[in-house]
Amino acid sequence: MTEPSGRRERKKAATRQRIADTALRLFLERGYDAVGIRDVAAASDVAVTTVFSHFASKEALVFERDQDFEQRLTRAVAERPPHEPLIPALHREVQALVRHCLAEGSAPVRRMIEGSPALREYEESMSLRHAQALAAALAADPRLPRSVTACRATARFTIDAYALACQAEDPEATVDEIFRMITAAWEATAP
Amino acid sequence: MTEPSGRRERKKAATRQRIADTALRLFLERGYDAVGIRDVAAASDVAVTTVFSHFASKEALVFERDQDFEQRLTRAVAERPPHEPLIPALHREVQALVRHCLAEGSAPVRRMIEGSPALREYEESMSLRHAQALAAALAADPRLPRSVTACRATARFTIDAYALACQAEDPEATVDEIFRMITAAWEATAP
DNA sequence: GAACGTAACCCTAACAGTTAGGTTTTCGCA
DNA sequence: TGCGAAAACCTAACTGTTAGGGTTACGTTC
Repeated sequence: MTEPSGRRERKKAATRQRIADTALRLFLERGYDAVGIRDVAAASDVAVTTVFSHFASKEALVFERDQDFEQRLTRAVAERPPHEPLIPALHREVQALVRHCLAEGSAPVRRMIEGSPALREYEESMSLRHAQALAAALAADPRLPRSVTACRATARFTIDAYALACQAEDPEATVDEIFRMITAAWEATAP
Repeated sequence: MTEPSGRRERKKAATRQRIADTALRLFLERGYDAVGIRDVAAASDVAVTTVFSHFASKEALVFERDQDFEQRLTRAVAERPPHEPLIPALHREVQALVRHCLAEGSAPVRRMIEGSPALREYEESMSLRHAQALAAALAADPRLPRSVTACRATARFTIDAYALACQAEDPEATVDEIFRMITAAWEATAP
């Protein structure tokens, strides 16, 4: 009952990665709707059930790395320097995330997501989870004596800023503009 | 090519309503997941394809009346008295919508929605559409010389207020609190 | 009122995502 | 080598959804 010594975990991770990579390649080559789960499984040389043991749904294959997103946001709050105010820390992190989302090579993926209602819907529901995680991080910070409602609203506003910026013509300016609004909103909740 | 004289439209509307009513009854009786489309069709005495000719998806059966929501919001903006400021008008309408959503008899439906990931996800994607419609209404109002970004952000914040209030312990107070934040955010966008 | 175009509806069959059930393979450790 | 467990497999189904093509009832037009 000691810790597994590695090969098994590495193989599992490798399988997962192979499936995700194959799926993304097929999706970009032929279009998301034109590729079935059975195609992904065959091209990855695994069984269909194996795909679903690694990914909860077809959409999840596309958003393989979304845990990062959540962690980066909550860490930006929890691990910021002791006396740094909340909003600038969030602002900076959202800027970074937007840049990352629109970086070189991400454009085709972005287009694919925008082109599929199923993927857009899935992304939206991820946003909800991210907002809840961020709200929890805000509520847990002893430096922020705010109401639960204020935390939840600020968390959603922050996610909104990210979502709107990713679709805007000038993403960075959009983040800045919305964060001016969030700053005012946050200050209005001061005790 | 004159207007149809009524019977056809009435029959169509009646069929639609019968399907929606039957579906909601079955969902509440047995649970959303335990009722299939084929069950709904059989109990409504129509073919499966007829169900889908009236409703775009299984989830849409539950949110039969969501067009109202969007219209009420956009009208609250477009048809408010000539000199009434935007935010109070929105605030009032959101309060009314929240009350409506939590009125007598809505509790079991609410519970059903909260209990089903598919329904929550669908509701979230409806929110996105509502936010876009509201953003368009804001951008179209000549009394509001604001940037597109400000309109979009305000629209999403407003929808956030509604969504958070519907789940909060004290919904009306939650709306009030978030609208204090939205007021500050909106004023920060003044030219 | 008979004829006609079409909207609403029906049926069957299929497709695609997803899951259950139960088996085989691979690994980690004794 | 043997054993327990995790990972992967296969088959077969279930469920939402759609395509294809036919039937009925309505509204219009002559």
